[in-house]
Amino acid sequence: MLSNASKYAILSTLYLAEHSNEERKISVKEIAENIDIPSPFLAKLFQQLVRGKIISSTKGPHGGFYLSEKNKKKNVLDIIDNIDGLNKLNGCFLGLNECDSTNPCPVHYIVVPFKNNILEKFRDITIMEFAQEISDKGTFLAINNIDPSLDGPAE
Amino acid sequence: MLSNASKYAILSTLYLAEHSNEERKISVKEIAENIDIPSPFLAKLFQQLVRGKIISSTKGPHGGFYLSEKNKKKNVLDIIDNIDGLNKLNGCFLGLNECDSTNPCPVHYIVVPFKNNILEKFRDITIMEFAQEISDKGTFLAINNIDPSLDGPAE
DNA sequence: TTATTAAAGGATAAAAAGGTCCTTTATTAT
DNA sequence: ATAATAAAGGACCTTTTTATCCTTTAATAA
Repeated sequence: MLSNASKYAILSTLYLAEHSNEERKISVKEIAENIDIPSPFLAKLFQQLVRGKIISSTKGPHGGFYLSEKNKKKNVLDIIDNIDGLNKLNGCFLGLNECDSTNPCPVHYIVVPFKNNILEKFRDITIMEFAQEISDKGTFLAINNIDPSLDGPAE
Repeated sequence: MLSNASKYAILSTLYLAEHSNEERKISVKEIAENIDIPSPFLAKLFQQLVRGKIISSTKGPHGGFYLSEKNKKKNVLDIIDNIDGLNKLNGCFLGLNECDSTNPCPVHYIVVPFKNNILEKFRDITIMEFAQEISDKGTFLAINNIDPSLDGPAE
């Protein structure tokens, strides 16, 4: 549903929202180590997010990435759009060509409300508000790199 | 969330459920044409599903694939498990390492109920019951191969 | 003005997913 | 028996995703 690239981009941008500002810029290296993702890959993603005006950067000593006030008002869907495009999130869960309320796939009425919920969340809440939620809850933003065969079921 | 492989496998197995039985076996070619997926790829998937005892096959003239009575009692989750493994369906939507009710990601409480719903549906309904639903509704089982950039939003 | 720092950019590589082709094996009808 | 049919199996190819490396550019501080 989301590519690794998008997930990395979302988590890293949320990290920026929590830890950076115009005065305190953060290097790719610091973020990559904290989120536990490959830093050259993140560098590429950040290049793209800068071009897309989702995040900001400056070069040189004390340079790095940060969110401008404008950036902070972007939302998570902007990140997904910038990295994956929005179409990965749309489309029938079972891949059906014609799947709508007229010709619904067997999971249509389970999937559509979920999609609407998550799209609403990603579209209506700014990155800064998202980050605020995370910091309120003390959520630990580290990616899951361990062997997926060890995962337990969702609770 | 589901690979193309899994989607192909699900739709093709549902096609079998609807159109085959021990007397009337169906070739890869017929199914691939009807669902509109690449037939050599489907042949591989079906090989694997046969090995996994999800579907049945016989070689030679009037041979092909079909569902035995035992096969018909399998459920969709068996197909997904056989092709993708179950872990693609589990795991945090944002890729977080520790994401549970103690340390929920920002979309945890949107994603978990959805996952439970869809897992329940995939686990508790047999392939035959699934197929019955489809045939009752007259759902058209054809894959979406058109350019996804042309897709409209989910309704 | 030079050394240092950190992102930008381009080229490339590795891995996974998706897809194809060809030969072998089993079945069945003639 | 033999020819025809259709799956099984193995090898291979292509595209996409993920990831790395190296050089260049911009900013800053000494």
